[in-house]
Amino acid sequence: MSIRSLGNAEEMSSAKKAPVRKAADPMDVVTATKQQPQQARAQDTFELILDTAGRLLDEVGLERLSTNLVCRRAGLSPPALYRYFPNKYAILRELGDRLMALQDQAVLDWIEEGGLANKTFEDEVASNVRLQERVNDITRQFPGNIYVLRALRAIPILREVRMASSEMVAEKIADSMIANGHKASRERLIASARLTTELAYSAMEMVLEEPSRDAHQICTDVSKMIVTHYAQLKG
Amino acid sequence: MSIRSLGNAEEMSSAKKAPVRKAADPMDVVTATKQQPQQARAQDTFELILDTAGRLLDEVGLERLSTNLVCRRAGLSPPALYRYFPNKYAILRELGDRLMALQDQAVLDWIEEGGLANKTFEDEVASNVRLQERVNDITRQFPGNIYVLRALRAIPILREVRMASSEMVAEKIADSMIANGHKASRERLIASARLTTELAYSAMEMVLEEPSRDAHQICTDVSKMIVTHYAQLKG
DNA sequence: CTTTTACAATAGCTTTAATTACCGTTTTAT
DNA sequence: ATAAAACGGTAATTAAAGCTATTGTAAAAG
Repeated sequence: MSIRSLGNAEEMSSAKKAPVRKAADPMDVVTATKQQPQQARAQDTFELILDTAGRLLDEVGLERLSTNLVCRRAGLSPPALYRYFPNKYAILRELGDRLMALQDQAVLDWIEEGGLANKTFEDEVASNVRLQERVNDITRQFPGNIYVLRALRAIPILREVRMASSEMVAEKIADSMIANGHKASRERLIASARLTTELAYSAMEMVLEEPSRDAHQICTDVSKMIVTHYAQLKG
Repeated sequence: MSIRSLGNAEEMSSAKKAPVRKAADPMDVVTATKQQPQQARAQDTFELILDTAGRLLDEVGLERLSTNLVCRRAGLSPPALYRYFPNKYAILRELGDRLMALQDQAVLDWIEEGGLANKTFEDEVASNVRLQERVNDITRQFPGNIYVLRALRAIPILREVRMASSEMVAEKIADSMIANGHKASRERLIASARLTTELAYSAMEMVLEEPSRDAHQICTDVSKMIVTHYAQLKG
């Protein structure tokens, strides 16, 4: 389906010429959403595919995951999978959406419960640590977590989804801080929220990928840095 | 060459069975270093391959980079490439080694020049910002930078190299801080250095991947957080 | 100057991933 | 109950990636 003109022998001789396709590639065109499952059996198939893919990610990683592999493991035929997912990026996208939804919900709940309405520095740090450890737990339980997170960074379409969700969360955080009396401008607070949440996610990824590290120590250190940052922003 | 028993029809029916190979894969076995170039022409070939791969990374990304593609673009034949690199991960490893060496050198130079010997909070922040922007510049000029950085996270063997280099740098930072009178334990300082440098690298990756962000603002914010962290460690 | 070693191209083979044409079965709607 | 849609399996095709046996040429060593 994809239009490519790569393998031609002409190109072998002349180096550094034509651009090597930039678009029209599955990786960029996950957009094409296929059919949604409508019957119970189909919903099972759909979930089976996602389950299997998640588990396979932990086994073989992102690069070696393929639609064929998922089919084999799930005991499905290729067309059964292709009915719902046009390629492996579509599967990753669904997994990514679900993981992000869980993470975002944890943050929104935390805000809702007054996560940002704390008096002392210590209270704020403790509250932030609680949030981070909650998000860490959610993520740790998600099959294929570190690979899904990598996909969210590495695959353009997933990046966009992630940026949108991250922007949304940052705005909520900024607004909640304003509601709690923070004096910085909304724009500044949003930028800071984007930065600090990304730093927190990076720290989480460190812990996930290197379980030998002291997760609690890292959470605490990062929380302190974040809380200090907002304190400094005040004046 | 790799031993796999995947495509067999037997496995199609029974899902969730045998592990799907865990080792003996090119991705895990970049170790096998091939021949080093010995003649001038060969050195040129070697560099051409790395150049081409770096440039191609920026065009097609990590997943679509292949030995074949590099050959075509470089005007080389597969055996010419295979003489020096057994697979694409070996190329990435060489690129990763070089980028890390540049980054590490910048940090070591900065330490050498007294980057950690500053009196006031503002001095320390300014010094840290200078370092970060220097590393950012070095990285930005490196072809394929963001993909090489991703490879350093995603490919097991490259991870190891990266961790080793990062540990070494963290120790130097910790020792320099001790020499400058920091009172925390060496272990604690090393752990902090690992955390803060990784956070700084994460921030750099954000800026690289999203040029719309205010790089200087982010650098400054992160530097303040880092410097504050070490100040809090003191007492 | 000749022998050995390093180097690189031709050509081709093997594996695997991606994808679809086709057909039978189940479910839903009329 | 029967037509239409949803489902999912068989089997095969296509294209690309990974890799190498063989062979000729340039360079270095003797």
